[in-house]
Amino acid sequence: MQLRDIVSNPYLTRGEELLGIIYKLRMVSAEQLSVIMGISKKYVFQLKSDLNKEGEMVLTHYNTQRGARRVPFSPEYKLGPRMYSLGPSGRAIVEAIVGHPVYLKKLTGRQKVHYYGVNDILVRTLQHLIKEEGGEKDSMAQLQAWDRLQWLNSQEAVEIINQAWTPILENRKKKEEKETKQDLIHPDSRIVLDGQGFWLEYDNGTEQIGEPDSEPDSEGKVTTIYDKMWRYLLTLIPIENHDPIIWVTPSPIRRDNMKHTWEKVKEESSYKTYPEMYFCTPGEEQTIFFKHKLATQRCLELSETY
DNA sequence: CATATTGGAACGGAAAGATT
DNA sequence: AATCTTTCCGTTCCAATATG
Repeated sequence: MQLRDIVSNPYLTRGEELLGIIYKLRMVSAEQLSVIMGISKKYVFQLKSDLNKEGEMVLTHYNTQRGARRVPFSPEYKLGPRMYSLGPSGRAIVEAIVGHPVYLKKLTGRQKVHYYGVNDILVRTLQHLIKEEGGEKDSMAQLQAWDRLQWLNSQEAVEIINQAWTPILENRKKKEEKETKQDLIHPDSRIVLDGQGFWLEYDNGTEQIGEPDSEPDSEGKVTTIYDKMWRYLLTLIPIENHDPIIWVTPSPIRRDNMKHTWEKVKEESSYKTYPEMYFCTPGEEQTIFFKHKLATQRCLELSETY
């Protein structure tokens, strides 16, 4: 069960839907929830308030700092939005929805900004699709948009990669298998748009590329961009996955630095082909998604003429 | 009609800023 | 550094409206 199976699921109440989405996204702002659920921000507040009358369902993480550092929030915010995460009382409800045990991981301060940035890629894409399907208040448009969109969180993206690696690892020793699996990349998210998959990396770090990434990955490892790019190659090339990788960062300087780092990685390696990598500031990724869509459409049209 | 959703206005928690 | 004050960003209560 993935995000889109929770959104507008007729078997769930709005409250359950809210908890399910918070679980899938780990941390999310009220505004983002309102777009994802297709309701007003006000109603999100109402649902949260009602839920918390039954226990600690939704936890609030107060305003993320908005200092000198570049941050993905809209300029209307002087501080940051509050972020919600799943509270202890919500756990059992979410377990009933997804059908497996759920663990509440501790979330640190910097992760708030990170999740906000990752979620916003989803929010922008969803809004784009809803517009294409003909309207914001139209619930039909919402459903059709979700028909065209899949969103997998980091853990779900890793599961896909692990599955693809399983046949390769079968003949290897257990220890080696474990080591290889640990070296595989952990994308921040995977999005599938009209059948085209993309791996997503959201980066909120400083302009210095060589510096260790300030955001440790899910295993607590501290990595550099350079390192991550190598891991993408080592992960995707053996399983012949050709989905593009989209890097999103709020800093244009960092975006350009990443581009250079990628050129360097390509020079230092010797593969025949490379996955496509794109480097964007928030919002620019929509052009990539759209361009890709047109490209695949043209291919289809061409093949149909034969 | 019942339930789902939104609106209005007073209220509150946390962080930033000011003052001692 | 400790305490007070202000600001930000919601939160809450409850009534009004929309929707099936």
